[in-house]
Amino acid sequence: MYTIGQVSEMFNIPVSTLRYYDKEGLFPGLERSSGIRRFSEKEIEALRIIECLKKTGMEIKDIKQFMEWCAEGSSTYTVRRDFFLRRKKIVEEEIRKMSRVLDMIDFKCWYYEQAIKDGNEDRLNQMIPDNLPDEIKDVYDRAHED
Amino acid sequence: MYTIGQVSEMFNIPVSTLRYYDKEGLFPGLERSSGIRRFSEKEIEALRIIECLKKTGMEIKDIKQFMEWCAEGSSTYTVRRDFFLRRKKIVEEEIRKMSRVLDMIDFKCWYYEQAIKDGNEDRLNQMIPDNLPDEIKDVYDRAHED
DNA sequence: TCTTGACCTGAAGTCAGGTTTAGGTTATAC
DNA sequence: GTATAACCTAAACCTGACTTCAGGTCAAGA
Repeated sequence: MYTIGQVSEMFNIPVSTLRYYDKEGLFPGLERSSGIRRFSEKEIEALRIIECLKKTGMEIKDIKQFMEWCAEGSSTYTVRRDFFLRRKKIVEEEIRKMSRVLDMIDFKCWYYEQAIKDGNEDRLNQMIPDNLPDEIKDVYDRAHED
Repeated sequence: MYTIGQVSEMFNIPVSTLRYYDKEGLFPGLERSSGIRRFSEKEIEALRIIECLKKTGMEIKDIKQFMEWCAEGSSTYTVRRDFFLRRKKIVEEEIRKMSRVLDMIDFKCWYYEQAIKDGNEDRLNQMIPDNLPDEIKDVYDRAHED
C-alpha cells in the first residue's frame, strides 16, 4: 500500500494530477483510511495502463470507461480485449503516419543541405517534383503520397 | 491563387482554422486583394509543412518561428536544416515509444484472450511476470522495459 | 502539547488550439 | 440592381487536461 506522495514519486506524476485522475474516476475501487487515499498494486497497474493509453492519445473519459470494465470483473473480458484490439489498429496507423512524417523531414533535411551548398533554392525548385536524384526520390515520393 | 474557401476544401481544414493560423502568424507573406486573402503556392507548401509538423506534436508558436525563418530567405538555411534535424530525432524517439506501447497493447490482447479461455485471471496472475510462455515473453519484456 | 509536513476538498485559474457569434463588406449570378 | 454566397474582424466561448489556491484535517516527532 502506498500514499499518494509515494505514487507521485514512483511515476514522476504530480500529486495534483493523481488526485485529478481519481476525481475523473480512473481508480474506481481506490481505498481510503480516514480520508487518505491508499494505493494498492491494482492502482499501480492501472496507472501503468493509464500512462500507456495516454501515449496513444486516448482521452481520460475513454480510459475511465476501460477502468470501469476492469472493476466489473470477468463479464467484460471480451469487451476489454476488443478495446485493446481497436487501440492496436489506431497505434499501428499512428506509427505508419509517423513514418511518412519522417520521410517528409528527411526530405527537408536533404533539401536544406542542398540549399546550403548552392546558396539558393533555384536549382532545387527546378528539380521538384520530377527531376529529383535517385538518392532522395523514394523518400520524396513516400513523403508526398496521399 | 486560391481563396480561403478553396484552400479549406483542398486540405479539409475549416475556414476558421485557416484564419486562426493566419492570425497566429503562420503565413508571414500572405497577400490580400481588397481585404480578401489570396493563397499562393507558397502558402500551400507552408500548409503541407504545418500539417506535417502538427503531426509531430509541434506547437503553433514553434511552427511560426520556422515560417519566419522561411520568410527571411537564404540566410536561415542552416537554421532551418538544424530545425528539421532536431525534429527528426524527436519523431524517431516517438516512433520507438509507440512501438513499446504497441508491445504493451499486444500483451494486453493476449492477456484477455487467455482470460476469456480460462474464465478468470487466476492462472495469468500466477504466470506474471516470471512464468510467461515463450510466445509472449519477449513482448511482455519489451513492453515493461523502462 | 505543539509544530510541521503530508494529506484532504472545492472552486477557480491556465493554456493550447481551436470554434462560434455578431456585425459588417465584397463578389458573383440572375 | 439586387439577392445571396463567400469573404472579413474582434471578441467571446469551448474543451481537455491539468494546476493553483484557500482553507482545513491528520499523524509523527521533539
